[in-house]
Amino acid sequence: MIKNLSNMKNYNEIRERCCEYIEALEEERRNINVFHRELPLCLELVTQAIQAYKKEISETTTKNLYKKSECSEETTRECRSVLDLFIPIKHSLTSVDEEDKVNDDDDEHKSHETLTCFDDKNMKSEWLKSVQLWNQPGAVLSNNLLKSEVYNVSCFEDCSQEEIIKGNDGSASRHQLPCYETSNRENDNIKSPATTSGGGGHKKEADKAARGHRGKGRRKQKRSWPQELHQRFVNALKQLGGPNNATPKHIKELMKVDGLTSDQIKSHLQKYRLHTRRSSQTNPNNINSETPHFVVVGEIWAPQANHSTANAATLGETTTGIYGSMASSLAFVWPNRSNFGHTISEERSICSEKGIIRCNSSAISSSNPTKTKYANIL
DNA sequence: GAGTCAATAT
DNA sequence: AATATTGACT
Repeated sequence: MIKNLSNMKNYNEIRERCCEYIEALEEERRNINVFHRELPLCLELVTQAIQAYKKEISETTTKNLYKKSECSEETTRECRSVLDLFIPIKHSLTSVDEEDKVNDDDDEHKSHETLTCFDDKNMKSEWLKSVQLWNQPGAVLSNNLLKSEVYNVSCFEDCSQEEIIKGNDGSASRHQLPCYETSNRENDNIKSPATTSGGGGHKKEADKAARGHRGKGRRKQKRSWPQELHQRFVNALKQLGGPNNATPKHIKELMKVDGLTSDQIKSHLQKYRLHTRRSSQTNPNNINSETPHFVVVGEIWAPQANHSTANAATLGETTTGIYGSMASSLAFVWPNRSNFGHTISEERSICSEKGIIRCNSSAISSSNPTKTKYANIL
């Protein structure tokens, strides 16, 4: 009699707990449902768990009727071994937290550890929340896929796990974007924003293929241009006839710096020119100067008045940033590229107006046909 | 392949 | 905002 009563109490407890679990799981399912495309497997698992609990309740009821408590307890234990994955479920947890739990569980499985430290993992969930969901993994049910689902969602194929964890500080999005941009490696169906812009046709694609993809892999780390390096760059510019005549290739040859690529020089030169123009706009005197006479100093061009102080300018006295150092002094020294577009007579008149003295620099006869033409004209 | 400009990332 | 990288184009 007493035993029966205790069994009855046991059944009720089991039913109550099952009901609680079902309630929590259903709430979880609602949360995951928002990401049903990205997390089909998670959704499936939660659904299965709910069904298992419902089955458990019905079985418990049946067994209660037949007074087979031992079997029921066994079933419950068996059931819980699976459902413990979802329990305890904090009501505050989001579906993303749930992902983390599954993910972490998977990672820790090798060391035979179970899920015990949700609080610690909540930290990680913060950055995952900001992750966009671009991929739609196939809905094939397998443990491996479930594992990959969590990673696919975050689109971190190219990032090591270490980097993902680093994302705790909120820098995850930084890793993510390059990954997205170069995702054509494995996800050709996902176009990067850069490649989709510009309305490229087949020709563009072919050209791109011919040129080869530079964008493969992660974005290069930024190279800094310390004063010394920039000084070399400026010196090379001087020798080559200024920023508008120098070419990245020639600059590279003159700089003789290991590891410095033409692309990097190209970029630096671009910014240098940009600053040159900007400073010349800021100081119209530079460009509209009435008597900007040029002389050949060494094998370079220099303004008659300024050539003696050119070195001082390189030390960085003028505009901000590393580009400012030489820009102001060179802004009007070198024939601007826009001059190249003039007709021959115009160019001649420009030269005469500006008092340009013939330059014998061999550097000015660059491989660029336009510049060669200009040099010939002179 | 090199050079240039613009867009984008850092 | 400044600077570096990459893409698109010539």
